[in-house]
Amino acid sequence: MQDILFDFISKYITLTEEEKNALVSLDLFRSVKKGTILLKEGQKSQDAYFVLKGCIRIYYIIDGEEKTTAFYTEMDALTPHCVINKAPSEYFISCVEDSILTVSNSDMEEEINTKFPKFDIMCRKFSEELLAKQQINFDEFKTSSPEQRYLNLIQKRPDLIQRVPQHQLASYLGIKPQSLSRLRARILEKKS
Amino acid sequence: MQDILFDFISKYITLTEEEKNALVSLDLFRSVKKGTILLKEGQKSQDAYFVLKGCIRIYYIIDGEEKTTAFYTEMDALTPHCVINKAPSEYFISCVEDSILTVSNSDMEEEINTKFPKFDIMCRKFSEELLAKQQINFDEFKTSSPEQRYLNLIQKRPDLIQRVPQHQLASYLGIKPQSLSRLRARILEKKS
DNA sequence: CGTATTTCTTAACTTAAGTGAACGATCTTA
DNA sequence: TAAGATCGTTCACTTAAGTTAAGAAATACG
Repeated sequence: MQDILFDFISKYITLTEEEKNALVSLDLFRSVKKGTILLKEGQKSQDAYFVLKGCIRIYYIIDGEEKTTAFYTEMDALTPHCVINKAPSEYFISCVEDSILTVSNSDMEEEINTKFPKFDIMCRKFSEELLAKQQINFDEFKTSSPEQRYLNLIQKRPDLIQRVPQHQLASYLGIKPQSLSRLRARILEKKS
Repeated sequence: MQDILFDFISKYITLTEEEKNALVSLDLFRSVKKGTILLKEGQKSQDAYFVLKGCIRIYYIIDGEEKTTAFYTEMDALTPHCVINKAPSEYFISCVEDSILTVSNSDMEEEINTKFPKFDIMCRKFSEELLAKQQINFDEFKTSSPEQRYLNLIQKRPDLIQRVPQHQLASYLGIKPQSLSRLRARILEKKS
């Protein structure tokens, strides 16, 4: 399981054995049951997550309705907004499936970053990469219709369609569950 | 003009005179005329921008139509996707107004980052902050209607509505210019 | 195992966005 | 300054998403 984390890190920097051991000694790994809520709206938290196995999601409750806006699966990292700006969280984070995560708080990161400045460089590279990806993602969302977005999702993250309930997918695509259902029927009809 | 840049940097790290001088000696400042295209689709570039004054935009050409997806104004920084992933650009960048920018290429950044490791830390903090902001932005976009998005824009970036042509705003809001026009008329009617 | 809950689909109706076209206003530029 | 291009608005029509409601299917759980 640790290897997944080291594989991920190796995309950005090369770790010595000493550094690997320092990481392991932090005891970051957590098993989390499906449905567990990791973060609630209004809560302050220091924790950042890295998904080794499973799936977690971000959702808001707006007018009593759940609106899912993001999914994180294997090899995805998530530092909640409230950790960055030290304010209460605007959203919830929960487990879509039984998952294995690393959970690290700001203090631990601070500590390891000062001990091994390399990590700062990794974090910089990683955030920059993520930011650019996120930008492209947003651009695609803006410039396409719900139907195109759904077809695009089938191409890019086919696993999500299998492992995530449709009403969560719907808000992720910026529409209502009924519209997603209809849209899927429309696509099937076109194919035949 | 330089002070704007130093003001910005001071939000993240504290610079010594030596560091400031090193920055100035890089000769980063550029004046750019309205309409100038800074980056074209298909082009490879090393340049990142910081807006001291004016406004630049990202747009795609899809089926012969311009789709504007982002605006950068005073104190905004932009590292194009093609700089991060070293691939040809998917989009254009052009000047909405006569602007003053800093233009820095990857080599210069590399150089200054190794000379002053502090800059790596600043870049990390800045990317993380931007990433979190961007995420919230995207979430707001997903969870609201075109009309709500427009009203939201009036609140958050009222200047944009003044300084940017409406057909560019339209695609920024994920709709057609005619729809924005209609939507504005609808809002005015509601108020009265 | 059976009941309760959640999830997905369908349908009829409403509302809003997309489309194509026309027109005046504004901005460019030769 | 005159001619051409661009821009914003309006309109009629089409298409698709939102809304409300109902029922079927799948899932959870005592």
